[in-house]
Amino acid sequence: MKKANITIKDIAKELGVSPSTVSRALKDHPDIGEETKRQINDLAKRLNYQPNTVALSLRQSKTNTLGVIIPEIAHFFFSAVISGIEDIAHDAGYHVIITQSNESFEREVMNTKALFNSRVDGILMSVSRETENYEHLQSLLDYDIPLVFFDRIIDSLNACKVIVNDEQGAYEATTHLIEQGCYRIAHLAGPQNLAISKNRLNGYKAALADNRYMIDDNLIKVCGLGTFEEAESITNEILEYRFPPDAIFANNDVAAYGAMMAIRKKKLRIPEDIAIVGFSNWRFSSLIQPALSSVTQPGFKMGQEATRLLMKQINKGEDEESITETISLKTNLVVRESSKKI
Amino acid sequence: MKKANITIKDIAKELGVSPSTVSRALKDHPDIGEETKRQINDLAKRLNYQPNTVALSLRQSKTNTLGVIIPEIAHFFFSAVISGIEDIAHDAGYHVIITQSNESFEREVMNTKALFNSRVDGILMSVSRETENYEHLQSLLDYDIPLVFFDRIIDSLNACKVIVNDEQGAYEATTHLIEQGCYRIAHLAGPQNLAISKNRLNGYKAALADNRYMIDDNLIKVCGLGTFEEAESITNEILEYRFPPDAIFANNDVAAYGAMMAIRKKKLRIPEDIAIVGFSNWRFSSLIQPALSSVTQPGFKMGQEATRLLMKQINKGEDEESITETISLKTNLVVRESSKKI
DNA sequence: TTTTTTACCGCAATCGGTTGCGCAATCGTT
DNA sequence: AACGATTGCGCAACCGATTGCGGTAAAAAA
Repeated sequence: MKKANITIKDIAKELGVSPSTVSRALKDHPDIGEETKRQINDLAKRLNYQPNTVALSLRQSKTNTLGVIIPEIAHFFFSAVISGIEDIAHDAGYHVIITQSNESFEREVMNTKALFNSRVDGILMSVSRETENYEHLQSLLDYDIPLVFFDRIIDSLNACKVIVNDEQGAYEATTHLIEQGCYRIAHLAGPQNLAISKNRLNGYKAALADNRYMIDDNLIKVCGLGTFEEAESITNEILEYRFPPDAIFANNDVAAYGAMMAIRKKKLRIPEDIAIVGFSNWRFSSLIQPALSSVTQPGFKMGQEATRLLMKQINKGEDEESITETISLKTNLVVRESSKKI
Repeated sequence: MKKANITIKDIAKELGVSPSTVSRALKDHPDIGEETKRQINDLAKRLNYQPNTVALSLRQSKTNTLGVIIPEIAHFFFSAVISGIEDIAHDAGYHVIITQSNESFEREVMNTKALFNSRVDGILMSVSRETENYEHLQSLLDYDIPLVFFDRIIDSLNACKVIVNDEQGAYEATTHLIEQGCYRIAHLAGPQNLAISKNRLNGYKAALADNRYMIDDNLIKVCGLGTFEEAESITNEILEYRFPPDAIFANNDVAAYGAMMAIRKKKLRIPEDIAIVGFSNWRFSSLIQPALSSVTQPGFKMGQEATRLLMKQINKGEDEESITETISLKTNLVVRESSKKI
């Protein structure tokens, strides 16, 4: 037997008062008499009255819901970010709607529209690999939808952003390899339309330059797909060079892992023959052998910070200046066996 | 300059017709004249009219939203499930609200209530480790909220369930260890209030029994916390036995990894001295060394199946019999180095 | 020309809750 | 006793879209 959802009107009818009185009584409005309040509250409790948040959302043009658009949920970094988002959002009384683009531009646009139509109070997003057209994002800004980018941001858009200091992290990783005595350091780069990949490449170059190393374009290879098989085959190519590298700094841990596979199959030693540093410090990085050195990317914290920024935007007054803060989180190089030569 | 959200009334006013006419025109109702329809559709497109789904939800008592309650988002298995959920839900035009209980009973109850108040059309959930009281879940059933449990199910509740065949998977894993010539097989079990842990333990016992092995309670240890440190210290205890085991079947891969750490620190060899099989086949399992044998748990598929079941419930008629199907997905033992003795 | 049909469109209620305003009854004051 | 103040509550509009029903005009049939 299905229990019916009871409404404010049911309570009103039962007690012979008007719905407005019930509404006010439930929120302890001073206009309502003590005795009436008591009766209404008692009955509400007895019937297990639960306010319909949909009606509230309509009335107040506020859904208490945040939308999230990410490339992929089943990914350690992004799921850590979501967890951070949910953490802050929950405490602020917000729900979180998750959508994934699966790295597809088309789907990213669909999700953007869908979230807009759902009238979410704000959107957190990390763009797909394919995204090179920003109309759908600009449109959100035009409608004044609070928007915060994280990790995969769009530099040219006038919105809040939370990133890790990719350049600094890459710089430290590369410097570390130099300090270990490596002379030819290769870089497995990411797709260059993503700012994060570009920044990591820049950090790598800056470290080389600061140490008066030559920058050899043959040692910089873009891995567009992001699979470890791709990184493995690209590493294979590099290893065939007449002067192969003695170190590899990879754009992420998966690529680093692919490189390790290629190196191992060639019977070369890590780190003696080739040292390796990855980026992101995924969970598996500490578990594989040799344990992979990597640059920690604080996903959970990124989710928290992004959500805090979003809250700030949502709660600001109509007339106040719009906020366009950018938060840059510190990375942290974790040195493990894969790069410890000395 | 903020663009305003335009409504059906704006269009109506602009064209000097009534809102009802606009509504009908936009959905191609035969009552509306061709010329009027054209004008309305044109203007709607020009103004980029987007229907307010909140209003629709209120009107139709249907939010096109699913709620998900899981213990932890940043967890490979669960994020794979979410991905599967989102996959099916998206195609069916549903949004997905994610909440995490962080293994806290209290928070699970809060999330349940919050989703109920949001009037989600259905709920998918995997209970927390702490959950031993089911009132909040029974309450959902009382209100006829479509509900599907996955992975961490509650056997006694009359709802749809999607699980993997834990017992069968554990049985195969244990049998595999027996076939490898192991004589004393230990089991790192999970918290026994979770059906999945109980089932895996049962599978382990059944395999032993079917092969006329003694069941030694000293070789069955519960890891309640689920951290690898815990598993490591418990394994240490076992290894101190006068007759230590020559194989370990762990309730999950993290526990298996903890066992590997303990074994390695004692300078024992894997699999020669002690063979190991885990459960879940997380991503890192194939990457660590020795590669960990494990029972694959199809998370993505589980999410898909659970969502399909939920859709079936949501779309069934008022009067039709309620559905309480249970789907059991096949597991698959992946044998790797950690258990390959012969 | 009168009646019936048909094509088109608007009124008003509805979903569930909120809120400005007004009204009646009681209370206090001079 | 008369009048202003206070208390306690209801009316009705509103948020945005949908929909049953009814109405008016022109077109078709009688």
